[in-house]
Amino acid sequence: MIESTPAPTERLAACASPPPPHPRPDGQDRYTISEVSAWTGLTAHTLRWYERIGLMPHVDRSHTGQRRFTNRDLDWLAFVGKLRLTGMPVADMVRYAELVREGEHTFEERQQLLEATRRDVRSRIAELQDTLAVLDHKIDFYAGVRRAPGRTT
Amino acid sequence: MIESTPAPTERLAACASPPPPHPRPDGQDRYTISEVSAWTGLTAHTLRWYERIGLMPHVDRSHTGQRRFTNRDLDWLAFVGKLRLTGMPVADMVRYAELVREGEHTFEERQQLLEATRRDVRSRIAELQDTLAVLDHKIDFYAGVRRAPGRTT
DNA sequence: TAGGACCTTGGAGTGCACTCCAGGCAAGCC
DNA sequence: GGCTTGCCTGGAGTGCACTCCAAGGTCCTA
Repeated sequence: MIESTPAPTERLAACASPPPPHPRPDGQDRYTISEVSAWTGLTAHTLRWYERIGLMPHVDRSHTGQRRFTNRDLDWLAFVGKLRLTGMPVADMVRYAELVREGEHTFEERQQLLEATRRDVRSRIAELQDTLAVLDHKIDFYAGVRRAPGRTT
Repeated sequence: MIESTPAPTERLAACASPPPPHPRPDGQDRYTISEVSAWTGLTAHTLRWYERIGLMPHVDRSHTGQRRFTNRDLDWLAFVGKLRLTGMPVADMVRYAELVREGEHTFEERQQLLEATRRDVRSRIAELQDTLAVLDHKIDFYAGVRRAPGRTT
């Protein structure tokens, strides 16, 4: 899903992030697992698995035991999706989720965790820009050789 | 032409930004697997595995069958390390290695492969910068709340 | 020439992040 | 009532990228 060519729509959706529009307004926000699956791009399996490992703040249930997700859950999943993009291990995300559940007295630790993550993201960006330079160089080499075949320097 | 192994390409790429100096000059470059392991940060296991799956242009051997890596191998491993950082699947890197082994007539396909990779890297960078904005926002939130406790918005 | 560090192989094992399955409950429709 | 669709659970399976093992050969130094 995310592995295939990242569609421009995704990038747009990502850039339009400030107010991520919820499918339904607060008050009518009781989504089934398949609706959330469609909205997030995660499979229903993965959503259930996230809940099992403690990566979701407890999800509400219908009177028959089916999950009913809220707009708040959608926001959380959008944020988790961001963290996932950074390559953060799931265990660390679970740690953050625990801190959120524990309440406001964990603000400092949460801030530190996010700051560490930010450092990681920055250095990963630097690495990628480095790699980009190498790729540019090689691509130029191939383009040059193919324009002027015979000269191998 | 010397192109059965990646010669000019590698050297050019290696000289790209901070020229990574080889431990020994050409001519005395016959490294054991543990020397290469120390230099690349990859384990000996991984180096052997890379060779088995076709991710290395065949490595030279001593008269008793032990591997002897060259400066050229080091350059190749440095490049592979870059590709690995991009998250490129190993199978794709193997594909690139095959193209290199096949000779100059694969220049076009190699260029296309690298261009596709470059697109991926660029969009991954964009995603990460996006994520960075979200992290900044959250960190600011925690910092603000902790400076002025009581106001929860 | 002895000891220990280092190297060889094929194949099995590991950890992560899902991904799927079997067996069963529940709701909506004809 | 019967059919279809969607959801539930615990647990097993998958794919990737390593990572390690056992059993043995090689190199170096004393």
